[in-house]
Amino acid sequence: MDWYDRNARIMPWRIGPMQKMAGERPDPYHVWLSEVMLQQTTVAAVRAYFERFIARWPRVQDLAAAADEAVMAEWAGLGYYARARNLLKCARAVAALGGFPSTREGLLALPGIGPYTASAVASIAFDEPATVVDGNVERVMARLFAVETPLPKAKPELTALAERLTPQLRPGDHAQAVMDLGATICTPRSPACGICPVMSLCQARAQGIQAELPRKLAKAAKPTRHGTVWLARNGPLWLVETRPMKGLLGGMIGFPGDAWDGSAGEAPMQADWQNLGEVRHTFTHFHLILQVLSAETKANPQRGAFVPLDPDSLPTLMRKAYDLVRETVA
DNA sequence: TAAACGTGGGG
DNA sequence: TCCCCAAGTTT
Repeated sequence: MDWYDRNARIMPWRIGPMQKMAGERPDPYHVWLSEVMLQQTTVAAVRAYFERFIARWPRVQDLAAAADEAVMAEWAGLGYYARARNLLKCARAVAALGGFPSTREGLLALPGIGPYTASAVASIAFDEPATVVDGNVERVMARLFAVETPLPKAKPELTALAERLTPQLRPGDHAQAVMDLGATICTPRSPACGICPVMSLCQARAQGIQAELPRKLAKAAKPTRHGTVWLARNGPLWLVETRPMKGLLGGMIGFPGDAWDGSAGEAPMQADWQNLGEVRHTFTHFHLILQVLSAETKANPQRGAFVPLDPDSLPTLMRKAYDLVRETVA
């Protein structure tokens, strides 16, 4: 805690130790929004998104009243789009409740809030001594106590260790302290043990195995899939469709495509399709090589609709295809 | 329990 | 170029 009081990272959604001393309290809406954005996502990537969301929807009630398409478009590029769909569901539930539940248990019942986020919001925004376990905490616990069991099997053991360290006083700051430590000193590769405030307590360090922990099971290799997208333009309008609410890029705008499984797909209309080449993209569990076909046409499409398109509202894969067409056809 | 689910930066 | 991995949740 002493280290955190002097070294806490400054972030737009955080009330730092000095600010808290001056009486400022974290806004549960800010804490929740940032925590959802930070799920499997770097602080650097989240910053700008957080600022835009707060500027556009200053209170959870504003977000609850937003149009689905507006929220999905604002989330575009951040990834894991189920988070944005659940974000809206959650905001609307919270607005209906008249505010955020103030307990971990109450938060856990909301869409998109799992064990980590429930503990984070409960401890940071409401001072509940709930134990926060994210990737940082897992790594710090594994090293501090030299846990050699590989993840994910070690998760319960690491959680129990983190619970033992969770204080009744300032539990939210303690959680953020461990996460900051993990993010800046106890890093996955080449940890900076020389400047670590708990170096003398670290069992992995004592054994010289800190860089090997936490151990992890080997991951399956990613297969490569192939597919096609059709980018049809009618003057300033582009042919797009909203993807199904479930599955990959669910709820996001996209260009019509095939199944991305190598099977022969059908173009959305007859047109003078030109093959502009390919776009490569890697998702969580597969590589994708997408052939990009483009045409200028006034024909009536069998799928989607011609609309004015803001390229910033596209998920990154679709944005790559769009950029290829703009570069080539320009 | 395991698989699905994005993206960008760093080594 | 390729793999790791980042404040995980849902099904």
